[in-house]
Parts: sequence; structure tokens; C-alpha cells
Amino acid sequence: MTTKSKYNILHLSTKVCAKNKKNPKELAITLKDIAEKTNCSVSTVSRVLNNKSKEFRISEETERLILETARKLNYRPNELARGLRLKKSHTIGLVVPDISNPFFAYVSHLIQRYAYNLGYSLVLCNTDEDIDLEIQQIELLRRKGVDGYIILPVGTKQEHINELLSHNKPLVLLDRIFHDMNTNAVVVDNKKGAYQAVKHLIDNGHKRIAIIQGLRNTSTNNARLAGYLDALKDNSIPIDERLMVGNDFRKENGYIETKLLLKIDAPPTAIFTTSDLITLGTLQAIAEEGKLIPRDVSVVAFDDIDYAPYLMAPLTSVRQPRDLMGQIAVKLLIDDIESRGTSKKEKLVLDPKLILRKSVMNLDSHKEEFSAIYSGY
Amino acid sequence: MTTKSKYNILHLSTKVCAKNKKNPKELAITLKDIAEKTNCSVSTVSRVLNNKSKEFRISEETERLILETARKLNYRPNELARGLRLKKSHTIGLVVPDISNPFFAYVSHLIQRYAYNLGYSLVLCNTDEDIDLEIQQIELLRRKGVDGYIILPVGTKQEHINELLSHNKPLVLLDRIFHDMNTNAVVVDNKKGAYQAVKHLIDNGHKRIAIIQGLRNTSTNNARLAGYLDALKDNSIPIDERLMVGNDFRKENGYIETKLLLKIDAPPTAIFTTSDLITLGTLQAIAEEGKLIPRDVSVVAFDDIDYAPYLMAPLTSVRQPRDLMGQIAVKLLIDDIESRGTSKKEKLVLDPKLILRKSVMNLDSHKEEFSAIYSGY
DNA sequence: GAAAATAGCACAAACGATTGTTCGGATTTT
DNA sequence: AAAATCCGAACAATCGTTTGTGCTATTTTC
Repeated sequence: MTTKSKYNILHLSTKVCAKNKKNPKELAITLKDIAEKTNCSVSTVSRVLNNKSKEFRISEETERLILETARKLNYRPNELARGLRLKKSHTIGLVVPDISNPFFAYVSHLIQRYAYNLGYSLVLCNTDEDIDLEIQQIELLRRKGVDGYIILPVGTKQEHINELLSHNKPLVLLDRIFHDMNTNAVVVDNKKGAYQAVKHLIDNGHKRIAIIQGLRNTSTNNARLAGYLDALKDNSIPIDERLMVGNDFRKENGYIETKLLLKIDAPPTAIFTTSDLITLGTLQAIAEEGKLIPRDVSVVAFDDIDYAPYLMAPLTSVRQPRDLMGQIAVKLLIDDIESRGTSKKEKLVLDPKLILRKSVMNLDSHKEEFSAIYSGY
Repeated sequence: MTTKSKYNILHLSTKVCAKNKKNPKELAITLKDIAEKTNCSVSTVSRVLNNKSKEFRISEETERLILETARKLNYRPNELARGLRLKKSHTIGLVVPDISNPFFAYVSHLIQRYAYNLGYSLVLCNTDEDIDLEIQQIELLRRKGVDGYIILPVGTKQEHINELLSHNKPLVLLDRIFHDMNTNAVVVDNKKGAYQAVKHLIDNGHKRIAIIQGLRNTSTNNARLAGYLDALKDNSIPIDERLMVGNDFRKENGYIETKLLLKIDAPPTAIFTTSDLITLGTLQAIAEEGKLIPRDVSVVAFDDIDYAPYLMAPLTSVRQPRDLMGQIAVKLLIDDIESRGTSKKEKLVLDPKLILRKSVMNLDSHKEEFSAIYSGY
């Protein structure tokens, strides 16, 4: 046994050497190597390593020998070859606007974890809210043969996504949605969330309420705007176009628009910011103007990020069920992948929740709202 | 011309139909399809599509026909097949502890963007600071045939990374490092950063300074701890073991350790938190105890995240050159990949910078430090 | 004791690309 | 008119797997 083992090791290193001679860089162990070493055919080796010994009546002796050799050579299947053959890459493409946005980062983390647990890797693409980049990256993912897509679309075009659908590619839309598209989707009820936020401001006596919008004509923005408008309408508050500003989900947008809002004739007493990054800009602008939240201006935000409770003013904001969203997205997608189209398309709309903190002042009582601080934590 | 075009279109759709008959799910266009359609051989088609018409003297006529047909059929190269043949996947593996950590998220975003611009996609892996997960995921990346790795290692084991190196895999270590490993690496000078932070506290009259550490025995933590100790030593401040707490980079760690710190006999007047997430927990704990920053306790943080200026107390913190780090990491890696080992291994240590805000109180003058607020913005 | 069954495995064709070599014929050269 | 040249492309091997089929002993069956 000892001598045999020794012999094997010697033989092994000779072999590796030979490989390295041909190409000093690397050269991985393949089925063929194992086959040659065990005097079996490649097919037998493959079947053994795929646990099909019984099915193809491979003798236990052969099986042991092959398994042993594979282990000793440190065999590592080539997933590219496997993917080519099986038309399956065990990879899903994740397309997000911007992974450095904490909301997306959080959801991405969840997605990666769930996907990994189910045997899938993630190829990450940022679109930077650029629709052309989105189109390009999806094209690339397609060439790479990903098994499915989780897309948080920019939202300004949708033909490329329809293209995927028409080719029966498993796909889940997340966070943002196209209403007329028959696909899996997971979103929060943005309209409801916005309504709650604005209603809360109204209940606290605010009448001049500004909204800083994100990218126009995206489903998210449309819905949040609709919630804002509905809340005003239901409470007979006139709509003032000058208070409906913004067109980008980023920080700079929040900063600039807030600066401008604070300078108009009758400035708003409250601002509804439609994303966490916008909120950051808003906070910066308010601080720069020497004003305090909520004393001088109240703020309700969308996206309840981890930092919300610890900001200058603990933020009252609309929380999305982030954990659920990621988990459901992966589940829908993988069901879709593994059932190859037989699964029904599901459109899930989750409920948002308004988290009360200390960024809203009650104008009627001239006191800050009372709220359980850190209620979410 | 018109009729010919029409004919082509009809012919085309028939073809697609035929494909769909065989397998209703999908079936992509391949070189073979183009070859059949143009009555050329697969090799000719391949060469034309790879811009090698001149080199292999393919007639302009044939070239045009093939290009046209490829466009019309919407040909999309199969990167799996190409990767198998060329032994190159144009993919790099990014291994981070936790993408939902804003620092990592930011760096990841940069990495993805640079990599994409250079023609590489990113496979994202979270290790959740679990060394076994890290080992598993790197193993998986290897099977997937990624061309290189950018790794922010957990840091508690390194054999698996040595394994990669010994097989000549292109690799860049980021943020965390193994000192005795001959590899590309990009890190910030953690010791220097920590020293600056603690020195700043000392300069403001603090003597009881706590450090909340991250994961022990990681290069990052060791260096930050060393900086802390050096600063104390250089200023003849005795070391108190009870003030050196913590063992995890996460929020919960910051929360718990701060709670405990505030309850000991002679509580610290200042806390140096070694990561942004730890800081969050610290803020929460301080708020819960009804204390104010910097009045009751001063805080200096590591990792200058986007939110730092807008927190309850605008944070004085050590900023890492995030943009540089991402950019350099990608450049080093891709140089390594494309030169296949001939490029020298570089170990880059970047300078941190202490950003002064308002979370430190000057104990001597009993006034808050003066600092340009939002100086970093 | 011959036919049939079974055990144990090998052969070879895919998957979709790339690439070194070959090959047929038109043109030019000798 | 034969040989050489060159043009334009086809052939076939290859990358590492998976998998349908085929083949040869040995064993079972009647």
C-alpha cells in the first residue's frame, strides 16, 4: 500500500510536470487525465464523478479507483465546458442601477446569498441609470449564457427586456416594474408608501409639501408621485408645480433641488424625498442653509436605510421590505429557471411601512411629533 | 433588391421556426447557422466575424454577405464556447466580506465599472466574514474559469490563496493583506490612519480612549490596533486592556461593546471605532444611553462613508482613498492577466486622511474642536 | 450446450467556438 | 503546355464535458 501510494505520487508529479512542460502557466486536471491514469474511458470517469455509477453499472472497484484518483489529482470540473454541453451556466445576471446605493447593496447581498445557497453565482452589472449601459450589459449577459436575470431596470426603455421575455429567458423585475409586461416582478407598493408619507405630513399640519422626484417616467417615480398627488387631493391641498421638482435619484439632485426650494417665495414647510440618496443631498443643503430639521423644515424620506435613525435628524421614512424582496426575487427566478417556463408569472406587490422618527414637526401643536425613536431597531 | 430582401426575410423566419420546432424553449443562432445560410464554412464565418478577413484573404463579397447575415439573424457569440476554446472567460471574481457594507459597496461599484470598461465582467461573492465560505466561493470561481481574482480576504486563513498564487492565477488583494505573501495588493496604511485618529483624540485632551476592534488577527485590525497602541505609547498614556474591546466589524459588535464600555467604572471619554458599521452600533448605543456626541463621549471612526457628515454628530473619521483603491486594483489585476505573470507583483500602500468634523470634544478647553464642517464635501 | 441475459465498460457524437492545414482552381510564369 | 503562384475557402482537430449507443465477456436460462 505504501509503495503503491508512493508510486502514485511519483507518477502524479511526473504527469504534472509533463503538463507544465507543454504550458508552464497552468493546465488543469481534466477527465481525460483521470481516465488515462486509471485506464478507464472518459465517459466512465464522468459517470462516476456524477454519481451515476449504479445507473451505468460501474463496478465498485472502478468507482473507488476513479474517486480516489480524482481526489488525489485535485480534479476540478471545468464549468465552462459543462455549461456549454448542458446549456446551463448556474449563473444569474444581476442588473442594478448602482450597487453603491445602500438599498441596492443590501438587496444584492441577500440575492447573492440566496442564489449561492441554491447553487447559482451572480454576475453583477451596474447601469448607473444609463439605459444604454443597461442594454449593453444585458446583451453581454446573454452571450455569457446566464440562466436568468434579476433586473432593477432603469425604466426608460423596455424593448430589450421584452426581447428577453420573447425568447423565454427566465427573468424577474425587481423594485421597478413595467405594468404592461407579463413577467415575474417584485415591487413595493410605491404609491401607497408615498401616500402614507405625505399623509403623515398633512396630518402634522403641513400644507406646503415639496416632492423631490427621482428619474422621471420610471415606474417607481410615477407611483411615488401619484401617491403624493393623491394624498394632496384627498386632503384638498392645491397642487403647486413649483414644489414638484427633481429628476434623478442621486444625491446631487437632492442637494440642488433643496437649495432651490429653500429659496423660493413661499418655501415648503416639508419635503418628501423619494430616495435615500436624494435625502442625503437634502440634508446637506438644509444644513448648509443653517436650518434645522424638523424645526425649520420637516423631511420624510423613501427607502429606510440603515443610517436613517442616526442621521442629524432621525429620519421618518418609508421602509421597503428589503429582505423579502431579495428572497422572493431569487425564489421566483430559480423556480422559473428550473421549471423552464411552466411556472406562472407572478407579480408581487409588497407593503411598505412608514417608520416614524423625529424629522417631522407638528405645525399645529408646534411640537415635534412624538414617535418611538429607533422604533425599527 | 426589394424582392431579394423579402425572400431573405421569409427564409430567415422559416429557419427560426425550424429551430423552434426542435426545441420550443430557445436555441440560439450559431456560426453554423450563418455558415449554412451563406453557404460558407464555419471557419470562414468565424474569421470574418473576428475581423480576420484580410489576413485570410476572404473576398469582400463573402465578407459582406456574412456580416449582413450575422446582423440579420442577430448572431450572438456563445462566450461559454469561446471561453472553453480560448481558455479565457473575460470574467473576474470579486470576493468581498459583505457587499452591503457601504465601503465595500462603493469599491465594488468602481471595480465593476473599470472592469467593464476593460472588457471584463464581475462575478460577485460575499463571504460574510466566514473563512469557509470564502474558501468555497474561491473554489467555485476557479471552476468557472475566471481570469483573475480581486479578493478582500477574511484574513484568518491563507493557504487557499497561496494555492491560487502557486498556480499562477492573477490575483489582487484589496483592503486586507497578508504581509508574507508575494502578490499584488492594494491597501491603505491602516496603522498610520489609526495613529492619526488616536493622536487627534490625545491632542484634544483625551486619555481614556477606547478602541472597538474588528475581527481579530486580520491585517486590518492588527494594523489599526498597532496604530492605536503606538499613539498611546508615544504620548505616555498607559494601556488599559478593558478599553480594547470588540472582535467583529459589524454593527452589533459596536453596539454591544459601546454599551459595556459606557458602564465600566471609569468609562472612556473617547472611542475609536475601527469600521463604519461598528460606528453605527456605537452611535445607537450612545443615543440609547441618553448621551450626546461629543459632549459626553467623543468618537473617531474609520472608513469615511458618505453618511459620515450627516450623522447625529458629523463624524471625524479616517478616510480611505476608495476611488484609487478600486481603480488600482483593477488595473493591477488586468495587467497581471494580460501579461500572464511577466508583470511584477506590486504592493501598494495608500495614505489615509483624517477628516475633521464635529464628533470630538476638546477636553482642555471644554469646547468642541473647531473644524471645517463637511470639509470633505 | 446453445441462446439469452447481464455486467462493465468504451466509442463517438455532440455543445459552439477557434485555428493550423489542406485543397481546388484560376492566373501567371517558365 | 507544364509548372508555379496565389486566391478563396473548406477540413478537421481542439477545448472539457455529457450521454446515447455499442461491444465483449461472463453468467444465467431452458
